[in-house]
Amino acid sequence: MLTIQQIKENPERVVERLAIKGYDGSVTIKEILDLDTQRRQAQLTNDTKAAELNKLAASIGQLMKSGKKEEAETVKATVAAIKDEQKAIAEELARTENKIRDILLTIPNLPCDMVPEGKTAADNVVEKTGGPMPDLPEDALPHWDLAKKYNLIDFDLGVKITGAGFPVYLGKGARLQRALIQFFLDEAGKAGYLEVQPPYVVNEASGYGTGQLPDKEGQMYFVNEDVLYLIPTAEVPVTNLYRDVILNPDQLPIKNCAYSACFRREAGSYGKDVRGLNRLHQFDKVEIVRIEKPENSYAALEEMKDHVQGLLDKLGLPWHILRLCGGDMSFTSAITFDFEVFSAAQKRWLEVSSVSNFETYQANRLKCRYRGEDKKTRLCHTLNGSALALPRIMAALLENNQTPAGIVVPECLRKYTGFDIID
RNA sequence: GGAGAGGUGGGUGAGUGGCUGAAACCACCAGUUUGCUAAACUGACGUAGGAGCAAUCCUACCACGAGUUCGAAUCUCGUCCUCUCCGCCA
Repeated sequence: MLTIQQIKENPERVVERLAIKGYDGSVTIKEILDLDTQRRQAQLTNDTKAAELNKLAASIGQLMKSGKKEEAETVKATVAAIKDEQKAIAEELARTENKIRDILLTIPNLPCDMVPEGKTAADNVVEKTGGPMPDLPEDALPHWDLAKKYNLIDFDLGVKITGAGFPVYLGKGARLQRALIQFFLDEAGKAGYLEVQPPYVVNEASGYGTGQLPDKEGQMYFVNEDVLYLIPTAEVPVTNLYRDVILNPDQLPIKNCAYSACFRREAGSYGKDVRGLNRLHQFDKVEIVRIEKPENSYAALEEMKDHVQGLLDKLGLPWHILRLCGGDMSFTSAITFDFEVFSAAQKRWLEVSSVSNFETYQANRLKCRYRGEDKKTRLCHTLNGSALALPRIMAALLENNQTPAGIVVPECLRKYTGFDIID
């Protein structure tokens, strides 16, 4: 969430930036500022009363000790009156604080200056394109047919044991999955990311920390008995590693990568978007997460983009990078770049990675801070990106690499798969 | 799952109603001394909010929440968590 300081510093700019995300903050921001004035006033009154009470209580102690019992009783009587007043003010203070927090939780992050205006995905800007576009024959098969033909994935079995969106990978299909995970982790390791194996379920505090709760509650699977959530991405456990932490400057930057299965309920999805591997309830992903000093976070973002682009180039897939417009960005992001690959038989671009800088928005909720050179604590910037999500990579690989002889495995994966072709 | 013990500052750990925002030790930081390092000595050393130009002062926080009391780290209740033993088990 935004900090009060951010808003106080330049309220006009905040309103202006929020408009890029399609959020009208003109009333809300003013309300926050008014509430903050009220809050400080209440705080001052409350503290003054509390100080008074503390002094009186101490004096009662003294009187009792020196045997002046009656005097002590008189003071007690005055205390009772002040206490009632103080209690009322303290309650008002708490109310105001809660109100401010509740409103802040509804305000999205400010898009940074590089974010283009726009309302929907159609307004996203294609920033860069690369990779070889395959030239497939007219009768090229979509990946769900290829998966069946070569017995790589059994969607029906998944339906039987769990439900739609939970495929079962078999044989070379399973092997290819594992190869991709291994490849992505190794590449992240080479790029200096420390590998982390996090839990796949998290508690409520972690859900709030990265912003899945309270608003996206319905998107996570919930373990009722133990009040735990299945992670929708490794971003959640990994970023929460740094919740309530004050880092020394020499610990930064923090670069972590993690493989995890990801679980998403995807309530409201439908139609051809969910065919085959296009949208699943459980999928695998390698995530990269960085905690940075504010002055370095945009350089870090570029590095992350280069890393993801490098992966796609090594896999030989046709890709492009989208700079998301304000209206299409997530609630918590300051800027997001989506990577899509072209799945040539479906003739569709599929999102395989999303790389974002959250600036201080997540860090403020997480209370992830670092100690500056002046010994003061400051909020870190957090960033994360997929590097990469497997299913759609798998879909594009199967479709784009199909030949009459079989599906050709990209060079970079062969040492992990142990085979060159799926036939 | 059963029984017991316990949660205090970066760490160890003292603290059973007022003199405790918290002893002591360790670590960290600054300085003195010293070929370097080390040792020794000196000092500083939690977080957050508020008032003030500032020096500084005030408030809150001893797992979390509620309560008793003029006054709570300390007493009461609830919740969460950790550890030990037993049982079960990859």
